[in-house]
Amino acid sequence: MQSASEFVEARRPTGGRRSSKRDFIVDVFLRQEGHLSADDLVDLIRHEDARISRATIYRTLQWMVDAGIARRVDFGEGRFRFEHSYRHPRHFHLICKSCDRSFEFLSSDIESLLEEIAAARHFSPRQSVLQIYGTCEQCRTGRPSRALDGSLTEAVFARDALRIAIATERSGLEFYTRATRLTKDTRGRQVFERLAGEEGEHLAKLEARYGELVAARPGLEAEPTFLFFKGAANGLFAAGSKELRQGDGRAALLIGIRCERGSYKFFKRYGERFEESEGKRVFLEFADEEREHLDLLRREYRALDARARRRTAVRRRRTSA
Amino acid sequence: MQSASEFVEARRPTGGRRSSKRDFIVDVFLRQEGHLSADDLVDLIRHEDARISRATIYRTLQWMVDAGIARRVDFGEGRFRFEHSYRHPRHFHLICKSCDRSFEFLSSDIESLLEEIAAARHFSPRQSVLQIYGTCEQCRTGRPSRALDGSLTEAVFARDALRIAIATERSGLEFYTRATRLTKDTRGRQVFERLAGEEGEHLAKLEARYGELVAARPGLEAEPTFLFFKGAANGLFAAGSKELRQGDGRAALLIGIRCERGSYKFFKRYGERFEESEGKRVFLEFADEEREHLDLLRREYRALDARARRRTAVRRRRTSA
DNA sequence: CTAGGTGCAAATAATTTGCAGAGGC
DNA sequence: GCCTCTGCAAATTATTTGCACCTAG
Repeated sequence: MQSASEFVEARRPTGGRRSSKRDFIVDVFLRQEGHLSADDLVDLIRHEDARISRATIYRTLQWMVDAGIARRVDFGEGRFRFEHSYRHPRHFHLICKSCDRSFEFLSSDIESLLEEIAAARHFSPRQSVLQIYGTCEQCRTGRPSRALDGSLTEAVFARDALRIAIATERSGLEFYTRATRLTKDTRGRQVFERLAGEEGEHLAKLEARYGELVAARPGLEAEPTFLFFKGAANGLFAAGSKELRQGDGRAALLIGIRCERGSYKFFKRYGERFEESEGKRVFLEFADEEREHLDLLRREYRALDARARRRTAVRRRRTSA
Repeated sequence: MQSASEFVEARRPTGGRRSSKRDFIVDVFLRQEGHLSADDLVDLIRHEDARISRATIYRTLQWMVDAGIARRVDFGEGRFRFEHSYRHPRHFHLICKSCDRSFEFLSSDIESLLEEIAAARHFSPRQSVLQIYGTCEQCRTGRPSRALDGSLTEAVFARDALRIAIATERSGLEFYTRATRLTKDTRGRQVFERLAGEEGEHLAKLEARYGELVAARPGLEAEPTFLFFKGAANGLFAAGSKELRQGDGRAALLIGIRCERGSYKFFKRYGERFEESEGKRVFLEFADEEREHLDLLRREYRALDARARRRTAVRRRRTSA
């Protein structure tokens, strides 16, 4: 896994010069969680030791934003705050107006909708800001609310990515199991059997990986959901499963192709948009699996279709003879 | 329809004192479209005549925000802008970083997801900010992009609300037509026939209303979509339609109840959250229609169910006798 | 040696505030 | 007359900049 300094080195712009003060500021900044104002950072620097000018702090913050080490966020307070992106995927915010704390989340469904809306308006989106202002549980009820532990964000993201993959896999397994049961055609049924087997194996692998992840980090499973999803992709198989009709292997293959394609596209595109992280890897590896299934289904569909056409031709020849 | 001054009077806070300067500022502000900075408003005031202090402008802007006449928006420029809410429903923004123009939109699907996410995190949302930063069509291709004409926003909102209602109505009509065809049971079939008839009538009414709206405002239909929706409610009937099985009236009624309830809830809740406007009325009136259908379906279901149970009881008695 | 990087103090920019006077009710 | 609103100028807050000096490559 990438260390904080590797993270910075990988982003250091060419042409610039090294400076111990800047390195020190960056180091202090990366050790913080949450959203710091420029002033917060000045205080931290002052406490840690050095007398570094306010202007340098501002200049270094700008430098980090340009380098992709920091993100500038705006909670409407009339000043900006900064959060680092080291082991911290991009996200949206819930902001409590009562205690001024903020909580992070992400939603693949919302991100898909945003892309569609931008496309409908012929707009090229570069970045989205989404903030829900209101009152947190703690301020409303007094009960301490689970603020997502900042140091766990990356692990929570990976956890949620795995949960999505597992849900999709389960849905796919169900689809292929049902397709196996329904399909009359031998060759078609064999394809579904094979895919059901693969989905089962892969599901077991994903579940093992999930088990390892949560075993290594106490309390990880209890952390609130970070990445929300409602079947942007995994709803596909459930819908496809309903459409399956008794017997028809070719129709079933077509439905399978549609489901796998949707799933592949979702995981590929969504995965690609993330910074290097376990969660990103989960999405991309999963996309690869779906891609293989998709290719297999397409090959089989073409084969079955060719055979069907040959038969029709033979029948026609016989009829006309 | 409410005039600008009625709009202001309805919101004027009690206890305050009237002032001609403030009235003048509010008047100038309400005549503007788009997002003004405090400075823009100062310039406007200066041009219109008066020498009013900058401080008074700021104080009046704050006063308008508190009264609900203005909304403060923050495009990350380091200063705030203000938009009035007279005939202007709340919305989200697409913001072009190249030409600094902004484009408005709303999405019922996103708003539903936001509510779900807030609920999952035990957070009481009060207000959401959603901004998509990027490049607009015009800046990218040179082709003039349709900026939604500000003076039409309310009409466009009404247009889109009607489109949603019409799409839902069509979907409902299809559902009941299919249910009429499939249902064996006479009484059940009659319910569906009646509802299909009502949906048909209501559909015609909505279409007429849509026709009037667009006839009164040239170019309204060509305006880009403001309110995006992908079947937060109207997908229900399509899904329900697929589930209908041959013959079973009670099952069909249950599916109908589920669809109407979903539809009713969506239009009711969504409509309630808007400021007084034609679009809001469309949603709420539509919700009332759905409510009536829902009640009818429930009554009929109970009747059919009671009858079925009586029959079972009679059969049992005969068997045991 | 030279292009950056830094400190300091001054500049900028948006917004707020203290206070004396004006004006509604 | 009282309490709110207004104007003006000064204050505040966040951030940027000019310029002389410093320092890594």
